[in-house]
Amino acid sequence: MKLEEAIKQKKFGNEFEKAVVNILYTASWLEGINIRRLKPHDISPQQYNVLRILRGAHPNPVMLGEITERMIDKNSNATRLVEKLRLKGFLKRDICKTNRRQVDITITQKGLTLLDALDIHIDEWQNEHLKIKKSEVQQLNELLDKLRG
Amino acid sequence: MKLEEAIKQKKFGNEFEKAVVNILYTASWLEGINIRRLKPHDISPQQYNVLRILRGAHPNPVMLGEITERMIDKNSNATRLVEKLRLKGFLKRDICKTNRRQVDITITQKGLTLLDALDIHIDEWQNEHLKIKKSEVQQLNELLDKLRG
DNA sequence: ACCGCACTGTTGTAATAACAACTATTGATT
DNA sequence: AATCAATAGTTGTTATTACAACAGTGCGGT
Repeated sequence: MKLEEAIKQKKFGNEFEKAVVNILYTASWLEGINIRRLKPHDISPQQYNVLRILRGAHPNPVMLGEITERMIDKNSNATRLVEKLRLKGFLKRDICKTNRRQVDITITQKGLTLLDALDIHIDEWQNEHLKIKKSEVQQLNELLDKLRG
Repeated sequence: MKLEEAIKQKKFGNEFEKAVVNILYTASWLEGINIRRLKPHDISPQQYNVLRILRGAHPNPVMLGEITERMIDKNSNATRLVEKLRLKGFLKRDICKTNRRQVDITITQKGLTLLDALDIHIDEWQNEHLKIKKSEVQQLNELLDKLRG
């Protein structure tokens, strides 16, 4: 759907302004879809993000600060996200033995199982919601990378 | 900057998955820039969004429900955003005479002045942050519109 | 060893988002 | 005119964000 219809705005100052709104609107739209997908599993998109970072490093741990750096939304408070995931048993927390400032986080089997369950439906999820061809999505990625400079 | 560097992730399941992350990451990045731009004027991006909707309709009022429909982030609570902006004098609120359920919102001169002040720097703001050519940004808008179906 | 400074996380807080329940008004139906 | 459903907005609650202040640890220089 054209952005103009989605937010009922007839015109924009210029294409750059429209792009800013378009990215923010599309992100909000994706976020909504994502929340509904994750809600049955009782985790938020940010918690999901943390778990995926941990899976990427598994079986090695990831220190807290690195989680923050790798997160999509850098403003999230990793300490609190990790604590919530720990209470649910999806990860474990260990003080690093060689540097006691550092906290090493490792995903548990339960966390891996959750991610696997979510992965199963990812293809159909993409097909259902992302109405775009593979060649186009590649181009989209290039343009977004470029836009950020 | 390539997304892979930005979030230190080597590879993605496929280009669609990368696009989702790319859009969310770029939006979060833009949101951060926007917050810093608006902070000196003591308004949030959502409040800014409301004011721009009102300016688009000016001198006509916009009813509260229509503000919600037109907002980039539909989850924002228009009642509370409007109340905050009203306290700062950027808009006025009137109960509609012909339908007393309805609340008509109109931007004030003070609100218009604020938006004008923000508009002055918009071109240099775009040039500083959006590292992309006009033809490319047009393409980006088309791809985003298409992606949402 | 001691000092200062950078590093790594934690905690406090005010504002905001997410979601649902609620009130008030209107219009339609009988 | 009484009732019921639909509309328009408000309010309550819990969780999360945004931001800053804080505390503990390690490291380099003296």
